[in-house]
Amino acid sequence: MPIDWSAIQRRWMDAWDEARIFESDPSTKDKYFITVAYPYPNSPQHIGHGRTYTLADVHARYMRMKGYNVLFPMGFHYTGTPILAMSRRIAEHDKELVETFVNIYGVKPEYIEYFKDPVNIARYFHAEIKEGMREMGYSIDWRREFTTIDPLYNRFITWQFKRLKDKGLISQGSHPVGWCPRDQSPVSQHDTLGDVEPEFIEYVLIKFMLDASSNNKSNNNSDDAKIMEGLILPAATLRAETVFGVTNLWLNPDAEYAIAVVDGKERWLVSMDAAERLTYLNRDVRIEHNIKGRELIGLRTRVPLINRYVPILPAVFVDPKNGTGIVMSVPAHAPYDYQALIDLKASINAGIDTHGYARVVYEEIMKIEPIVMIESEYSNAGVPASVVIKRYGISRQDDPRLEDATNELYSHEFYKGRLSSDPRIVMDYSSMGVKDAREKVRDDMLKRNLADTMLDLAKPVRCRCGTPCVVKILEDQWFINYSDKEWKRLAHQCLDSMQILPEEIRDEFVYVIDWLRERACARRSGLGTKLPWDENWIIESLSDSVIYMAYYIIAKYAKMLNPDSIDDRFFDYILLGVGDPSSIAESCKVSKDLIEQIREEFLYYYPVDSRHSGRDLVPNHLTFFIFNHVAIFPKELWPRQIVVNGSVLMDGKKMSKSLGNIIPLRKAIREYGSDAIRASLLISAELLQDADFTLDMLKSIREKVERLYNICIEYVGKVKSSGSIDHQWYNDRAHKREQEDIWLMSRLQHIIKETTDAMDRLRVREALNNLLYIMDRDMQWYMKRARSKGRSDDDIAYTILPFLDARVRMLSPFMPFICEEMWSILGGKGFVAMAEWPTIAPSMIDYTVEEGESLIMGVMEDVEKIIKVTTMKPSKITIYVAEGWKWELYLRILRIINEGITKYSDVMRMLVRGTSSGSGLGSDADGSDMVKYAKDNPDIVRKMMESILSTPPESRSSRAGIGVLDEVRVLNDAIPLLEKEYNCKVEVMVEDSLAKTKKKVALPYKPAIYLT
RNA sequence: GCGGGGGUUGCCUAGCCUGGUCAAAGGCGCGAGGCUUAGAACCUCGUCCCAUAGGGGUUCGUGGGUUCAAAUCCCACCCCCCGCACCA
Repeated sequence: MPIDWSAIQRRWMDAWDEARIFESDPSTKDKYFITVAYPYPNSPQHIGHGRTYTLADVHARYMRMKGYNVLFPMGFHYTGTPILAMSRRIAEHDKELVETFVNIYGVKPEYIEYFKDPVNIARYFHAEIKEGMREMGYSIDWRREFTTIDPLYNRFITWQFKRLKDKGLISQGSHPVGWCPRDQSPVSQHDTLGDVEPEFIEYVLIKFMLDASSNNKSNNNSDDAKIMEGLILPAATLRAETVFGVTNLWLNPDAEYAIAVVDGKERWLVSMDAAERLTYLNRDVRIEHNIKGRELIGLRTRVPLINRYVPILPAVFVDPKNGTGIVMSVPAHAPYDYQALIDLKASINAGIDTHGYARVVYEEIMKIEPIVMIESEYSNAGVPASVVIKRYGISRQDDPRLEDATNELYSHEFYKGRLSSDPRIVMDYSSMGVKDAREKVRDDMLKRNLADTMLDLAKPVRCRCGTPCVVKILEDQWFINYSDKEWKRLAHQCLDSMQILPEEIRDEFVYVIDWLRERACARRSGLGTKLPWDENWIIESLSDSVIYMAYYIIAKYAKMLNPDSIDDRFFDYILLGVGDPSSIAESCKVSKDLIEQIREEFLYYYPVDSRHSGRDLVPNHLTFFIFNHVAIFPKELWPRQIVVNGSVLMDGKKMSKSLGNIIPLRKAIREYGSDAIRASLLISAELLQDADFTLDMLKSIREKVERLYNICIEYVGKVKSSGSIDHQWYNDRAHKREQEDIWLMSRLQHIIKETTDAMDRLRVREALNNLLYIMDRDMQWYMKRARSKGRSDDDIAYTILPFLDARVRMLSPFMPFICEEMWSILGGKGFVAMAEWPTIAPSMIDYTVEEGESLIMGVMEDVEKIIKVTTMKPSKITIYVAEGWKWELYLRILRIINEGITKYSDVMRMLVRGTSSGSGLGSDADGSDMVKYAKDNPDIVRKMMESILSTPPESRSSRAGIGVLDEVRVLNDAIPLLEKEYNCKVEVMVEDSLAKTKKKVALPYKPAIYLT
């Protein structure tokens, strides 16, 4: 009968709500506090979000069934700038965004107007996400829900920041950001066109001094000379060490340059654009004159450090928007420079005078020869730039492959190159590796004021508004000082004491703790809490979400507290136990009892027992979470566990807008039902791996569970009895038990054990695998055995029902809705969500029966192999079981191997030594016979060893405990099955009657089989 | 570059810490048979190569090594993915 998944979902969702079973309050039971990173409500949830929350919910439900008082709450993170940016775009009628909202997110067009207010966007998606969580069956205590713009929460964050400041962990300073000059605000990846992350590079500005005397242009008036006097040309470079190879400077002849006083001291020539960019870097730039690049062509400058003179030459590739608009030319090592020089020379030789410069300029150009000053494989073959250009077959300045040639040469020289061994060229830097030389030259020149530095964007970036971005240095920025040594030590201490699942990710935490530096913790705009001591700043979103788990306790009481009268002393008492509750009660206008109650509740639930999130939060949120807890709370309230999971793929592909494979969660729920989605998300991979979500998988799970559901109905119908169906119920019918009944119950104990172990380590994939597939397989074997004997359905039900009972319980954390339904069909009391997790009954484990059943399976496997190879249709199958002496020998070898002696020669030696060995191993049986058996049958000894070694260790010890298995009895019990299966007569006997030559084939647990 | 994770039989993924259970679990896909008016679904079997008796051969990124025995331990190398910030 097909299942109406959505009706079942609705029914149990309502029932849970009504019974309020997920609301958790302090009790005498042990508590377990699970939290997940709360969502940022700027879009609806999709399948990918579901993994982390589902995992946490499965964890919560499991712990609840294990008897813990589980608190699993949820909040909503409104803090941040993306929502603000969205609302701005809506206000500007951004077509793309509006279409996304309406067509993809399903927002009604009439709502769009309200989205000009960022809070409305957050509220809308908040509601949407919450509904999705309820539909997914997450066992959340919704009384504790809050948002990060609730006034009381703001108070809480204010308190947090004051605590941090008191501890000296907040500092102020400057730091660079990507900046849009038009919007007057920082830009990060999602604020830029094409979502480009603004990347910074630091140029070294090498100060070339203009030789004013070289200005011998016709109108040599004194004004002009004055302007040029002492002028510095800062050439921007990333390769300071190549200063020794400079042959000239490049200026763009058509670009506008500025002569300006920088920081009130030096007079610099830089492009107009650079002059502006320098001001964002907080340089004081006062422009005195404008000048075209071409006016300076031909003048000489002095190279700092080496005091050589080189000319200024024209190059159109110089970009005034990049660096300073002044480039130093190192033709031996820079393919661009080399090619530009070749081109210039060629045009002069051809008599093409496109520039109209003075004759001396041309003469200067013709004189220039590259100066090779880095030695590497390339320099062995000539001028390195020339070598690489030839290899690429480049012949023009505008060839795009020049970029590749440049990268190749740069990286080769960086890793493998050394400066020239000739001190006449490179002074006392000779033979240094390029990497070291670069740093040293830079530092030396900075020290002697021969150079400066300048931050710039590595690649041009545009703001969403279209304006080109710049690097800006923000002054007075507030930081959380994560570089504090003592703080790091405590964070490590906390991490060491924590459980990290999976363990593999621990090293990453260790690294991040060490690597973290000062972190800007406030912004000028966005939703959130104001910085308590400087209201122009808003606390940034990754800083107001680090200890909020504690707030879930307070949130339950939020309605009873007036945020206006709550002050820091309230939080001091609730969270730290500091202060006098009576006076706090008075000043905060709260009853003392209430304050005490909240404090007690906090102490009951804290610390966090398990924090869940996706692995993307490891290098930020999760590590901040550790840091801030150790800063604020005493050791006994530090978090106990972090669980990290990988992401979700759709049909093996990353989810992305461009692939159009992002499935909204609620849509998926409507189409496939929550239970199947939950299981699909968790079954395809263990924690850290990316999980592959496929519809094929989902459908197959759903159908499997439908079958299980039908089996429940079928077998409950077969027995009239009601009440709870458990081990006791089964035991009461002991007289009915046959071998397969005992077997299935024994198997069940193992499965419970293994599944419980898997759940304890949150190996949910393994757990689901047991529940969905392994249990199915066992059930099928059982049915096959029982039916072949013609046992009645209600006979079978006696064994099947307790098995189903355990299966439904264990499956319920994964598929809660359908399991409630099956639970009620099976006659379970109350909700399965609140039922007990099954525990094993050791008395029901029967190794002899298990070995017996696997003997039957092994025989069937062998029969099938033989049939397959011989392609015969047997009319009779005869099974010959090993005779007594083989068992003696087998068990002897088994014991020897179980002692850890596994080498053939050693085992043989032990056997042959017989009783005289005195080791105790061979003293129980008739020693002399044993020696004879072993000596006469070395090949049998070898075979037995192989067979024992290829048996699972647990089975080896249980076989040793069992001793001689009555194989004839076991196999006789299976004759009905065998005869039915192979449709022929089956006979079982001991091998006595067998011809001597064939006797070698039968071994214990491996009977000889003959088909005729 | 720094740090982390990973390379397994058509695909996805277990196994590796604690060597023998491993030709290697499970799922998906594919093939055959059963069921069915037919199909879907379901059930059974098969799915590296060879084999008319339960066997043999070659496999777990590549190349070495340790061991009676290596997917698993050691060494070297190749390749792929993720993070490197002020942003949720």
